[in-house]
Amino acid sequence: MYEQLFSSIRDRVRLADNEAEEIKRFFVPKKIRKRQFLLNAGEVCRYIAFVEKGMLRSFSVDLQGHEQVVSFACEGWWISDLSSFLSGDEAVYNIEALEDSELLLLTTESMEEMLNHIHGMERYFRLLMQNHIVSLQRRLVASLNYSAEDKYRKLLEINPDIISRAPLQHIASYLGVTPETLSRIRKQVSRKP
Amino acid sequence: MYEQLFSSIRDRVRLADNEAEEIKRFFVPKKIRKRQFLLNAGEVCRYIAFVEKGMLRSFSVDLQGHEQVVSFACEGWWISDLSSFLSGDEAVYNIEALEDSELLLLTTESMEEMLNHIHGMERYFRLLMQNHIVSLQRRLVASLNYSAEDKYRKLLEINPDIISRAPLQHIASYLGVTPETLSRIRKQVSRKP
DNA sequence: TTTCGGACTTGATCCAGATCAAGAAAACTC
DNA sequence: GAGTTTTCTTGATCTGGATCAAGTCCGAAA
Repeated sequence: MYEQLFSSIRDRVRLADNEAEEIKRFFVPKKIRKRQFLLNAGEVCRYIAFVEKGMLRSFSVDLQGHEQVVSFACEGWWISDLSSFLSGDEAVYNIEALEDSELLLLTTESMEEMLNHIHGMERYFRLLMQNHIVSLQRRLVASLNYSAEDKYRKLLEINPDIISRAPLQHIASYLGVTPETLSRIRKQVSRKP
Repeated sequence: MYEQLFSSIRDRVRLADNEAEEIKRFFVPKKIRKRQFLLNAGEVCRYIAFVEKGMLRSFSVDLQGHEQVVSFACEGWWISDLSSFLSGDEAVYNIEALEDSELLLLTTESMEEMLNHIHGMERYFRLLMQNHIVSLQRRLVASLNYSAEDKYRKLLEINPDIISRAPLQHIASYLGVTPETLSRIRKQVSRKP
C-alpha cells in the first residue's frame, strides 16, 4: 500500500532505516470508487492525497457551468486544492476519481507533525513544490504559445498515461480545446505520429 | 533601500526588533539600467532578485526566435529563474530591466544561511511559493478558457501597474496575443471600460 | 439480448484572433 | 531638432479551432 509513496520519497531524499515505518503513521489510507468525489468546491480541503493506485482529476466549474480540468493525478502523484489546504479557505476545485483508486491522505496537522519529526520530509515537500512551479510555468507557456496539436503531442510525450487512461472530454478540457477538436487531432496524430 | 522588502516580509510574518537589521546583511543591493540583462538563458541563475524600484520582465526565446514573456516584476515582487536558481541547472529564461531598477539580490548560500538564522523567513518563503503556485494556476485556467479581451481586463484589474508601465508588445506576449490584437483590445476597452 | 444514455466521431459553418501590409507616432541618435 | 529607428495603430484578409447538428459506438441496466 505504500510502495508508490516510498519510491516517490526515495527518489528525492535519503531516509534513515526506521523512518519509513515512522512515516506511515501520519497517513490515512482511503479507497475511493470511480466517480466518487474526494473534494467538493466550497468545502475546505482538509488533506493532500497521494495516489497509490488509480487516477483522479481536479476541476473547477465556471459561472456558466462549464468544467475546466486543472490537473490529473495517477500513481505516484499528489492531488489537492493546495490553496484551500494551506490557507483553510474554501476550495475552488472539485476532485473526482476517474478510476477506483487507493489514496494516502495527509492532513494539515499530520503534515506539520511529520515535518517536525522527520527532517528529510521538509526537503521532500519543498522539492515537490518547486517541481510543481516549474511544470506549471511550462504548461502556461505551452498553453499561450502552442497550437492545439502541439499541446496534445507534448502531453502524449510527457504523460502518455493521461492520454491512454483519461476520457477524451477531460483531456480536451485540460488542454483547453473542445472534445470535437481533440477527436480530430487524435485521428490526425494516429495517422502521422 | 529596504522599505519594499520589509513591507513584503511584515505583510506575511512577524519580525523581532533586531531581525530586520540582521536580514539586511544577506542581501546585495544592485542597480541596473533599462535594457540591461540580469540573467541570460544558458547561464546558471545565481540569485533571486527582489525589486525595490523599477520593473523587469522574464522571457524565453523559442526555436524560431520568438520571445515569450513569462512574468513581470515591479516594486515588491521577486523575480528569478526559480528552476535554475534552486537546481543549479542552466536557465531557460532571460531577465531584462524594463526601467532603471534597484534590486536586492539573494544568493543560494545567503538564503540558506538566512533561513537557518532567522526562522520566520522560512515561513515567508513558503508563503511566497504557495502564492506563486496559486497565481500560476489561476493564470493557467485563464489562459485556457478566457478570451483575449477578458484576459486583458483581468490583468488590468489585478495588476494595473503592468498595463500602465510595460510596453504593449511585452504585455501582448504575456497574454499570449499579438501586438495588433492587443492594440485593438485596448481601444475597445478604453471606449467601453 | 435488447435498449437506453452518455461518450466519441464526422461534417458544415462561423468567428476570434493571426497574419500581412502600410502608415502614424514615439523614442532614441547625432 | 532633423533624421532614423522602433513601437504602435489601423485596415484587409486568412485560418485554427469553436459551434451547431447529426450520426455512431459503446457499456450498463433490465
